[in-house]
Amino acid sequence: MPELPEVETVRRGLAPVLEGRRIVTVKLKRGDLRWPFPPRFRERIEGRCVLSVGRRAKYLLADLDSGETLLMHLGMSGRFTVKPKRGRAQNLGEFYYETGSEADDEAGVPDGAHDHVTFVTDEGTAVIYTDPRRFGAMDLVATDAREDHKLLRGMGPEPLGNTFDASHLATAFRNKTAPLKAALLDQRIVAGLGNIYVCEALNRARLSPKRLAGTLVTKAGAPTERLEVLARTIRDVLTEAIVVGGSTLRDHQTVDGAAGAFQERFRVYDREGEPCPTPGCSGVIRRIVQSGRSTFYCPRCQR
DNA sequence: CCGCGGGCCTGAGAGC
DNA sequence: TGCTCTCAGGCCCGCG
Repeated sequence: MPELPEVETVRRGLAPVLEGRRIVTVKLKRGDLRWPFPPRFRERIEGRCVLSVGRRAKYLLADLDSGETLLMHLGMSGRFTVKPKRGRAQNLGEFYYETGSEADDEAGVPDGAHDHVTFVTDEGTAVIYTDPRRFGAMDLVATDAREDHKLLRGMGPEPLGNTFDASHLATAFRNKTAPLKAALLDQRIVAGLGNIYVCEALNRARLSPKRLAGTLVTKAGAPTERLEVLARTIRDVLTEAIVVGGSTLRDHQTVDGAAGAFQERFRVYDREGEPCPTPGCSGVIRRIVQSGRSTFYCPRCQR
């Protein structure tokens, strides 16, 4: 699920229920996700107000009035569910809504096997973090030093921010021998892209995932025309995905109209064997493996 | 410094 | 139906 557009969708769902609210209770069902929770995790959050819910790349950053920031990462399978004191649950991972059971309402909180963390606000709203694979993470860091956190340090620019453009990519790609697929997945070059959106951006820009990154830079170190197209395409794909609420994959349960819809616009991702959607192209989408991960692309129009 | 592969976990789906 | 095998959106780390 969670690449930049999905995390941004989650952020937009969490902000209205957390910003300005006090977290009165933190419940932990275990001592770790990917890593152990930091010392006194619960005590450092309970009683604090949330000033804002932000995002850096695929990380959610909730600034607290204690001067600390709660950093949260969804890993591969993490999602949040917002459950008002009474009534309906609103899932912010797959972004679907479902009615809570009577028992849930009684307890105030559902009790799924993989519900690892629950935050309860002063309004009685429960914000539940669920993560079967537990590749997600949470940590606390001083707000004024949060950019220096081990997980954020050295990260490249936000692809939708104003420091990301073809010139930035040219600097990062110059003399680089890694294939474009690997270079764009490298969070130090640009932050927030994952397997899906790299595949999609490369198809739209008609660039082969196997092409070496350095070939899009002139000898003088300037971006080529094709690199300009790539930079614009990355922004366009992400923007379009955010507008429709990101992508919902393998959506298991009850989904209604609020589920993310970008997966319907995939041009290549998980479409091996299907015709390439590029106008006038008669190619067929192929799946290859690059550095251990699936890449989907059209060998005919992506060069 | 760079690129690659292993590992962390559980669940879904395919194939037999 | 039920077992086994493969694969999955991320990212850290150690190796060569």
